Amino acid sequence: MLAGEGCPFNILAMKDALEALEGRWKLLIMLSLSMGNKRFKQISKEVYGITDKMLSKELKALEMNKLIKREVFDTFPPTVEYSITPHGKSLDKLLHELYNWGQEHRNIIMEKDKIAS
Amino acid sequence: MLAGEGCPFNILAMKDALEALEGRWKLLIMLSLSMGNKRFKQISKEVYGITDKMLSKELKALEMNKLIKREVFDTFPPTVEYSITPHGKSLDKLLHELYNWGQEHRNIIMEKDKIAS
DNA sequence: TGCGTTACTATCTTTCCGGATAGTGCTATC
DNA sequence: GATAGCACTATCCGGAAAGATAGTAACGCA
Repeated sequence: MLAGEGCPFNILAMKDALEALEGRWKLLIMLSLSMGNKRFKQISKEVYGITDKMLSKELKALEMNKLIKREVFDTFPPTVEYSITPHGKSLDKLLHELYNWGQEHRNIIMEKDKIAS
Repeated sequence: MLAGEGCPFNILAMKDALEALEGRWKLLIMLSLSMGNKRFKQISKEVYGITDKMLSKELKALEMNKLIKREVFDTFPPTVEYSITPHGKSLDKLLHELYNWGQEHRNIIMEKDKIAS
């Protein structure tokens, strides 16, 4: 794409993908859920530093994007369980690429910094 | 990663990758430059809606991340040319994955919406 | 002289986002 | 009765980000 290959280019799809994961909390929440279905409070505890308000907001966004499922149980007090959807799991390949590029990126940035110092 | 594969997990690298591209303008700027080296004003014209201030800020961030190169020419008025670095071009694979997932994501979101309506 | 050029930058204002905190309602338990 | 639990939500506030606009310096040109 950037290398001039003349690929059919749809930037909106890329933006959607980035937006699905951007911000401080989404990846951390997904990571927490990747280790098993969880209730609100469990996630809150595992994702250090997040407020209930932010957690609620981020969970909503993830649910809207069908990356996670929210299941309400008829208990008292009412409990809600969150889990990753198959669509959420389809992020794996992308996350691998993010990881790979991010590692390389860190190397590039660190290497140059090392040489400079 | 999310599918429970027990991959060695470095969320920071992924965050770096996301942050390198996030926001309203970075992808658009990279797209503009992918079609050829450009001067400030050219990018400004091609990336519809961006203010000089935001363009300057975003170009700085992209340069800090070594995704683009800024070259100053000894002309009058002084001219500056921006181009994508090899490291910037290394984003290609990741962008492909973003595109692929984003397309699938759109399908999933649109399909469900269609069924609902 | 006046205006344009170039790639920014400064400043004031507006908008947006998140922190901090309090609150919700009904059951369960002490 | 008092308190806790649950998953949120409301509200006030301050900080961050971006919009809107003006400005910069020195050359080139009419």
